[in-house]
Amino acid sequence: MSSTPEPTPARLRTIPSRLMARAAIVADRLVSERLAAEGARKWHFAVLVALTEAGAASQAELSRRTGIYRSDMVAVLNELADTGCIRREPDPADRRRNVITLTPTGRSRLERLDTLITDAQRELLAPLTPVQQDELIHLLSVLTEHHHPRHPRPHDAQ
Amino acid sequence: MSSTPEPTPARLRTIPSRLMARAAIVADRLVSERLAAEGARKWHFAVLVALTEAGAASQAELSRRTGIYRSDMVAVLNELADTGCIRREPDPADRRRNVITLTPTGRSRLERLDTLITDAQRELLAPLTPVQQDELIHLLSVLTEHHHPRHPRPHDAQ
DNA sequence: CAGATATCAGATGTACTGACATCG
DNA sequence: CCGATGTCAGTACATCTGATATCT
Repeated sequence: MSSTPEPTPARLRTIPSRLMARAAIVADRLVSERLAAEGARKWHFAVLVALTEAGAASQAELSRRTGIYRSDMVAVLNELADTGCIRREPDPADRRRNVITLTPTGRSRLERLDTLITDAQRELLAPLTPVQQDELIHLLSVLTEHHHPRHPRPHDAQ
Repeated sequence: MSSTPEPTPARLRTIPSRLMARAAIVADRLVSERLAAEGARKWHFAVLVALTEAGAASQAELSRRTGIYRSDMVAVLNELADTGCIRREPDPADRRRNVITLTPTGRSRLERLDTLITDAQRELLAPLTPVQQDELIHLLSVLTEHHHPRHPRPHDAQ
């Protein structure tokens, strides 16, 4: 006798924050599943990209580039170091710092992960036309650049 | 001598799944902060809406309407019951079920929460023009309706 | 017996905070 | 002394996975 299950109320379905949360979950699952096939997680990819794009850096600098917290960066770099993707050496010029360097292994690993990530994005955006895909990316970019998700740290110059 | 901190690499900034995650975090923070002023969380709002839109229901039915897991619904309903927003009574017609009913208190609480949520959405979308806002909502709707975020449960139709 | 329901006990992951020793 | 860095411990929360007793 269970009456047909009510769908999600319209008033909930169209709430932007809910849509974004839902989209983020879908997106994250797609990406995570792909990367899991290689035993990787998205932060690995982020760090590897940050290293190729802007070169060797300290951990704090990588933290700023990728959006990962300093405290969480440690574990990510440990894993990347364990698999030989990066080298972590003390900075001779500033003994507080470690210099993180991308290795050839890391470079080729990035290529494989990049393929997986790209595939995931394609699948994620598949329901949209190419024009819509660009539009969505644009709109989300505008939105995220106006709002600052990262807590303004004391030193974080905007 | 710290060279100006490198910004997030372009290759990372334009990745849709990252944009969505970031947008979701911003959105969630805005909503949560507003609701916290009333001691509420978004799930409270979702349940209250589901109850006004489609009427009294069992907990499992509410779970389907809102997207909250059955297991997590318990705590949410406990809180809503403690504040007198809902009544939770055994269903005489099916003794497995509880019938969750919205109280007048719950109804007026929903109104207040609705104001907060609406404000948060306005602030969230403020960087976009009205047309862009509608476009974003539309694109995210299409995207989330094609991908199914909820794990297909045995009984979950479709 | 299969299946649904309410509940509880958790595992996991991520964002986030705070503290600490070291160093510039 | 101030502030940045790497590290660790730990909080808060959300998603999600069982398992269990009860009931249809």
